[in-house]
Amino acid sequence: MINVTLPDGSIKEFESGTTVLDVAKSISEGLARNVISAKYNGTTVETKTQLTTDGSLVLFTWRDDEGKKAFWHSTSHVMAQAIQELYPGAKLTIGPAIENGFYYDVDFGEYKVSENDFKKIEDKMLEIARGKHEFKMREVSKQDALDFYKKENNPFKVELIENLTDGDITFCDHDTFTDLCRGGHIPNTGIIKAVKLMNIAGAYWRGDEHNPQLTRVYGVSFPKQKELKEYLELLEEAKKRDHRKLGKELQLFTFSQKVGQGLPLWLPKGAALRERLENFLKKAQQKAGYEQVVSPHIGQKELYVTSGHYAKYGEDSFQPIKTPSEDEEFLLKPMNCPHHCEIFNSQAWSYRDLPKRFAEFGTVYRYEQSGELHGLTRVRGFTQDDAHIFCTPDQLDEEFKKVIDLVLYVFGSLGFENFTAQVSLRDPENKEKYIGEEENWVKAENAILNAAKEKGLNYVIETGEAAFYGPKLDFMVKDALGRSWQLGTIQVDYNLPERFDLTYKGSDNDLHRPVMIHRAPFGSMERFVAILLEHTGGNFPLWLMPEQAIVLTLSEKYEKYSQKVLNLLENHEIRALADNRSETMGKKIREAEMNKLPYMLIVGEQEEQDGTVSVRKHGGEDLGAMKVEEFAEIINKEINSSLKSFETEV
RNA sequence: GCCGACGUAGCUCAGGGGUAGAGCGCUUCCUUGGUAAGGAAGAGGUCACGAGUUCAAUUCUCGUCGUUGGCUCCA
Repeated sequence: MINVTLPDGSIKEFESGTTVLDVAKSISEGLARNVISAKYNGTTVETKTQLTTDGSLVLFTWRDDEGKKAFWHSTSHVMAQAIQELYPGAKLTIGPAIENGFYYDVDFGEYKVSENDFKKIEDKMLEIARGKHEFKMREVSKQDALDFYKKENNPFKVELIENLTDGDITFCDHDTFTDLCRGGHIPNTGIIKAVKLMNIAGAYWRGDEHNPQLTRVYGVSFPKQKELKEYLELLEEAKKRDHRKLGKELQLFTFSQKVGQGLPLWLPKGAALRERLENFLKKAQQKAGYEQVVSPHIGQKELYVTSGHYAKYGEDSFQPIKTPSEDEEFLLKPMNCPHHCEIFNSQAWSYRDLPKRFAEFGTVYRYEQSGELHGLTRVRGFTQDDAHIFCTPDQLDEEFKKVIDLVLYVFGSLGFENFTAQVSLRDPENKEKYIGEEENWVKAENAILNAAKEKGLNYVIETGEAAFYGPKLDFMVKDALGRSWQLGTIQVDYNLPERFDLTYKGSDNDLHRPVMIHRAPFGSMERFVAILLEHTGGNFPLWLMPEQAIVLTLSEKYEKYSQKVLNLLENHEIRALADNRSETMGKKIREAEMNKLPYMLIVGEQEEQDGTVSVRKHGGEDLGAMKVEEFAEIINKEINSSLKSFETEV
C-alpha cells in the first residue's frame, strides 16, 4: 500500500500500482472525467501513470495552467503527426507548449509551407484527434532511440538524444506516431475538439542564429469549439488596443519613410502627453533630490572608447560622424552615462557632497536590427528618463531602495499593477562576456537582491540577462498581446566610475571610487507611452489626457456661450475644446466618444439661460446640468484621487 | 540581419493583364437640432519605388524601400 497526499493535506491509502486516474475517481467521478494531467512529487506524470511510492499528488484539469500545458503539448504531437503524414520529408525537432498554445519547429526541406497549408493540416489534426488515440509513454535505451531517428534520417532528434543520458529517455506513442518526449500528456487525442494554426515563422535550431533556420508552426487548441471562438475574439479585442493603431487614431505620433525607420515623430497631442509625463516625473525627482542636467546628442568617439561601449557595440551601431577636418569622429549618443560621468568629473567632490543624482530626459540613438523595430516599443531614436546616481559604496543599498520607491510610485500613479520585477544576473558560465571585477559583481548582485527582497518585490531571477557592465533590476510589463517589455530599469555599475576615473574625497582625506546607479523609471518615453496606451486603451488618467473635456453646442446659436464656457474652463486649468459644427448632437457625441474625450459638456438654450453645462461622461453616464465651477471641482477631485505626490521616506 | 506575410484615396479596406472602387474623413450647400452616424453635391489616387515579361502591368516575375508575425539581438 502507498500513501498519497492530496493538495488539501489529506492522505489517502491506495494499492501500489494505482493510476492517477484511479485516485481521481476515488475523489469524484466529475474530477475523473476532467483530469488531464498531474504532478506526482513535483514531477509531471500522465493520468495512466502507476503510482508505486508514497508521495503528494496534484491533479490538473483544463482550467489549470498545467492542464493547458499538457493539452497543448499533446496537440503539438498531433500536429507533428499530421505534418509527417502530409509532408513525408519533413523532419521534426522540438514542439513545446507555450503560454498561449504550442509550436513545433520543423525542417520542411525544400518545401515552403505557408498559411495556405493550414487548413489541410488542421483538418488532418482533427481527423487524428477524433481517433481518440491514447498517449502512451515508454522507456527506450539510448541506442534504440538513436537507431530510430537515424533510420528516419533526422539529425536534430539524434543531436537531442546524444545529449541525454541512457535510462532517462522516453518515447511517446499515439496512433501510428512516435516522438521523443519527456511526458506530460492528456489521456487521449479525443478531447482535442478545436485546433487553429496561428502563424508560421523562422526559428533557428536551438535558438542560435549560426544554426540552420527551421520553420516554426504556431497553433492553439481547445476542448470546445466555443472556447476557440472566444479566444479568437479576445485576440481581436487585444488588437484594438494596439498602440500603433491608437497612436494613429488619437493623433499622438507617426512615422515617415523619408525620416527613416524606427524614428518616431511626435504629433502635438502626443508631445503634450509626453511633456506631462516628464513634468510628473521631474516633480517627483526634484523631491527625491535629483538635479537636472543637459548634454549634447553627440560625443567624440573617444568618449565611447573610454566607456567601453565602442568596443562592445561600435561595429554594430550608427557609424561615426565625420567633420570637415580629418581625424575627428563623433558618435550619436546611444546612452547618456558617459556624458554624465564627465559632468561628475567637472569638479572635485567630497563624500559630504554625495550622493549626486544627475537626471536628464536624454534622447539617444541605437542602430537596432531592422527586424526588431516595433511601433514605439522598439525604435532607433528615443528619449530615456535617465538619471545617474553617484554615491559612496555605503550609500548604495539605501540609494537603490529609494530608486525602487520612485519606480513603484511612478507605476502606481499610472495604474501599472501587473508588472514583474526581474533581477538580471551574470551568466556564471560565460564570465568573459562581462567587464568589471569579480568582487564588484558579487557586491552589486547582492545589493540588488537585498533591495528587491527588502522592498517586498515579487521578482524573478534571470541568470545571463545582466548588462555587460553590471546586474540590473527591470520592471517588466506586458502589452495587449501578452508580450513582455522592459519599462523601468535600475542598474548598478562599478565599471564606468573606474573607466572614467571618477573620484571623491573621503573622510580619511584619500580619494575613493564612487558607485554609479543607472536608472529610468519609465524606461523610455516612447515605450512607456506605447504600453500605457495598450493598458488604458487610450483612456488615460484624466491628468494625462490631451483634452479633458469638449463643449458640444446644440446649434451654431450657442457658439458664443461655448466660448464663454471654454474661457471659464481655461481659468480652472482644464484642457478643453469646443465642437461648434452644424452637426447633430448624436453625431458630436459619437465622435467625442470615439476620440475618448473623458467629459462632454452639452450646451443649448437651457444651459445658456441658466449659465450651466450638461455633463456627460465618456461611456454614457449623465451627470446632469451644473455650473462650470462645480464641474471643475469634479475634475480636480478625480485628478487628485489618482495623482498623489511623491513622498520620500527619510 | 534571418524566415513568412503585407504595401490601392488622409483613415479602414474591396478589386483585379485592357490606365480604379466603397465607407469614414475633407470642402460647399441645405438642415438649427437634446445624449453614439440628418441630407445633397464635390474634390481627392503615377495602385510604395525600380527593372523585367507582354501589344498592354496597379494586377505576373525579380529587386529595393517600408510595415508586420516570429527568430536572433536589445548598452
